[in-house]
Amino acid sequence: MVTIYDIATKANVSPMTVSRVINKSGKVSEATRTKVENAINELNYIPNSSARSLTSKKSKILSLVITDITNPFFTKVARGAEDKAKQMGYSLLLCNSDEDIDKESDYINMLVSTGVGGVLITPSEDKSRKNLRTLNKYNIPFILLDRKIEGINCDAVHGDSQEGTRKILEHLINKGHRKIAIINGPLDISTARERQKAYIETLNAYNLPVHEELILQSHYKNKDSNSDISKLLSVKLEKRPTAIFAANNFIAINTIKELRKINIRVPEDISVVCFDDLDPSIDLNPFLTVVAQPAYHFGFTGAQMLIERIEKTAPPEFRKIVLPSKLIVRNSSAHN
Amino acid sequence: MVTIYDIATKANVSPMTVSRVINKSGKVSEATRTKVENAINELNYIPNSSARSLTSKKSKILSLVITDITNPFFTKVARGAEDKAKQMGYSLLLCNSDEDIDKESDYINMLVSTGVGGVLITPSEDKSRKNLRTLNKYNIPFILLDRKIEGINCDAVHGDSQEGTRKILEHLINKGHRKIAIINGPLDISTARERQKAYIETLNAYNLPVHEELILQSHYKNKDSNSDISKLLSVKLEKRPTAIFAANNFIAINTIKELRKINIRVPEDISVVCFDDLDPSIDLNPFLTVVAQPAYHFGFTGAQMLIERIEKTAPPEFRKIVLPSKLIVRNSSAHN
DNA sequence: ATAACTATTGTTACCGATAACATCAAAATA
DNA sequence: TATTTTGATGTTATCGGTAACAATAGTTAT
Repeated sequence: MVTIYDIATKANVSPMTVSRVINKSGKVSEATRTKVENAINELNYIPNSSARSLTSKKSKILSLVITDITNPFFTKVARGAEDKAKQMGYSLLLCNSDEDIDKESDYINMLVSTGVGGVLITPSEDKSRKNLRTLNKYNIPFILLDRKIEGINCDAVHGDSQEGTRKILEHLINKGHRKIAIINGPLDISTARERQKAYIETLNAYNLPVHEELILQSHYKNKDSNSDISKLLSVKLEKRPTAIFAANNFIAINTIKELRKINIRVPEDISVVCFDDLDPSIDLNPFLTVVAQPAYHFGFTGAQMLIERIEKTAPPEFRKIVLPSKLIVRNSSAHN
Repeated sequence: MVTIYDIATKANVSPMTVSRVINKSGKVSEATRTKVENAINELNYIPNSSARSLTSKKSKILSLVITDITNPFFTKVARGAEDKAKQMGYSLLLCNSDEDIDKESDYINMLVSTGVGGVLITPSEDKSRKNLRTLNKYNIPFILLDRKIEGINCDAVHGDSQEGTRKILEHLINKGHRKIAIINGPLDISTARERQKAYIETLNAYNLPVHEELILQSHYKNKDSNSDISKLLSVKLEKRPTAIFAANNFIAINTIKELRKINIRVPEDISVVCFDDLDPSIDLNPFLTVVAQPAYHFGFTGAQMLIERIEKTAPPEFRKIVLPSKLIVRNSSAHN
């Protein structure tokens, strides 16, 4: 392990001078600077950031805490955040909370523990408030991505769930659908609440009845075990909806799979649309009609705001950015 | 910031005793243990791992360095690694090298710097050897995933490029294809070399000619800029191949997009198959015929081996695990 | 009862870097 | 020339935790 003491010895200066060269702080003569720099290069020195953050409490490491690494929405967010971080000389650590509040807590503790400089987080649920408070307590700046948490005052980047939901429902309504079901995420996630609210409001606006049985609950994750969906849909054959609005991409995928199991065709028998786009392979066989959010910009903008907050160049008041979403019509939605 | 000194004061013991309780090391009486534990809970203590790793040089943090976070193959690897890490009480940090050796170096330095306990890495290219040497120098155990690097002796988990290539080519050959092109990744990545070698060997085994013009080079990443592919394919219209073997999923996606631009239909005009599966949305519209690798197990097994290495429960000699791949026939490959 | 041991707890030094202060020589000013 | 200022470098203490050793009290063996 090479330390500044090794460098100091080699360059015949004090460790402090080495530190100054490394951090470009204080005054160092041109001559000693080159001496030290040569020593650093020769010995292949890597600063020990444990030691560093122990005293200086600063760190050029950001973290992005997402809830599902297998969801293309989040990988695009990650890509955006990483690009900005890199551009500004920061590294980005990814943590996958898996929509699990305990995992999330573990990661937050770990990040506090290692002294991360700032956090971009998609909170797993409303209970995440506890974890955000922890970050506050340790003065670690953070940005809320995608989901809102009541009672937490901070910078945030969100999508427009209200507008997006309206757009995609109007698309269905224009295609003649009158009985539209929603399969939503858990209501302890803000986006699910907003999409549900917008769903009801939009139906009302078009004078369509809101049926309780057409409002279903699922989860945002990619796992198959929600056969309740298929059960519910197969039961009400006579008053079956003609279209389903899935609150995210994985719900849509699971829904379509379940529908197929019971031999209901999409879009011939029923249309399925959703929030959030799929990965690039969708282009091969354009299928799902979606409202896509600018995922990359969530990450990019979020990282930018976070770095400004860390470097104290951000305005004192917290900023709430709302990014627009876009309707992409493909083949999973048909005329009724 | 709560420290063990605060706990010590509150519990009326020495800091060292607190440390012993936290680490379950040494002897502590039941009475003091509970006293300390209560203090810890009351004060909401989070250990400072910078301080910790400064002395003890141990860390319960693993890192997974992958080359493309948007590739479902790697997100599945990540999921597997994370599950195992979690199960064993470790956290997993993800780093996305983006197939870029400089980014990779930056991340490795950062990881060394923060004192990571071990690294699972998919090296971006043969030049990564330098970065692996760095890990060796700092005694950080690592596991090579997916790709091989000459001259580096370590544990590794690989797929069977040879076998997988053979399987998928035989599938095409059985469908009557005789002129099969390969669009490969960069030859400074071991899997690309192996797939190319297996491609040639398999053609030889079936007494099929190997045409130099049918061996194309691209990159494993998901970006569109390889219109050279379309150029090359459009030129040789008369001696156009009847099937294309893409060395990974993104190459296949890009290839098909390029083919469509020039109005070549898949699979009617040309079959396209590839290594590595796509994300779950492929199930909606089964399209690409692939040889899928057990990505999740890459991560899971890799993490297991890494932890064994860290905890010194691994056998002294290095282990090379080869995981089998599986042919999944879908609709992108047709009879010739 | 005393030596010898064990269980439990405390003390000190140190990990590598940096903040804060100290030093010293050369340059600027009075 | 004497004094102040400035530039360049060094010294010391400290961050929070732990390894190594020290100390103390309570047990057991002799």
